[in-house]
Amino acid sequence: MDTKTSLESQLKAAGRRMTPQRKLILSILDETGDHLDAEEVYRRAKKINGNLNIATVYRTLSILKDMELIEQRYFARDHSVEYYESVNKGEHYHFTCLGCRKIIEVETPKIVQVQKEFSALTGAKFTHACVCFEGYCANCVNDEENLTL
Amino acid sequence: MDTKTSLESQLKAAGRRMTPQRKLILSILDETGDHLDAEEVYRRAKKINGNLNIATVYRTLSILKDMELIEQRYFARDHSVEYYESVNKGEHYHFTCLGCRKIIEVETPKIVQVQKEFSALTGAKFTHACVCFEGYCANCVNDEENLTL
DNA sequence: TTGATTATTGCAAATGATTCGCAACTGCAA
DNA sequence: TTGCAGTTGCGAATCATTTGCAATAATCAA
Repeated sequence: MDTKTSLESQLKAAGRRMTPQRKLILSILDETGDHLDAEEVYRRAKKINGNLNIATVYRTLSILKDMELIEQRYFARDHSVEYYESVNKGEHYHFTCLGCRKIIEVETPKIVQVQKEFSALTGAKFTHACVCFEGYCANCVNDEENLTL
Repeated sequence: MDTKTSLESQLKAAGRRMTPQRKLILSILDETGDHLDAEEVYRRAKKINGNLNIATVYRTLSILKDMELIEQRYFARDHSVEYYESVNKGEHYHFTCLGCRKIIEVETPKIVQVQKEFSALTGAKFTHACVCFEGYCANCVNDEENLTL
């Protein structure tokens, strides 16, 4: 059972249908290594199907979120930038360089540790953590000597 | 030099003026222990000065952010909720209970550690970290047995 | 294969938080 | 007291996202 079939049956299980629009949007999300926002998914998909409407993109992204196949992530502190990425990328966080806008993925077990400690302490259960970092990458740091750590 | 005078001179130093509207907004932010969003600051301020406009609230909050007297924080994963709080509260993060909507403050050095490690590793410098957690607090966790950890 | 059922689409209009332009107003320094 | 910026209130503009709706199309049972 290949990915496409599996996805199709997952959709079906959720009482949904596989349409050309969804296939297109999914293939774009699948094939890209970039971090895409809704607008960018739309832009790329529109090149292939000029008839596609952005509302369809939003609706599809929303469905995929509900099905937990993608995650919505915010990469900038002011949350002006919002991206979607596949959930099967493993635990990681994002560092956005304010100089070159590059996004660097940060891997660390410490965030999960914080959650575990807090759970042990208070009895709370976590469903989600949203973490994003901002600053200047090594390449840009020299250009920006007016920094706060 | 009391807080008010100090704030006034800070404003002045930034080439700004102390107006009744700003005094009012500042006093609300100062006196509350709650986490307020712009709308709520407006609601409370409007009770005292019925003439106040919400644009003024946004402008004042923006100025205070620029002056780094308050921080804008997002407490929900979908960032639908946005609050402002005084910066002099010390390093802490927020856990929002999806059951009762209570916000619990999480104190941990681990986030800063992550930043330090990443800096050491890559040479990057951090300017900000945005961290928010979601889940169910101990009181609500029993009511919600369909959880992901 | 066909038809019915119901999800999905495209479109345009609505939303909702935040921002902006502008003319009137006002803090404050001289 | 005066004058110059900075500030306000207002309404309109933004901008991303969502919604209502009629037309369309995917799926399934016969």
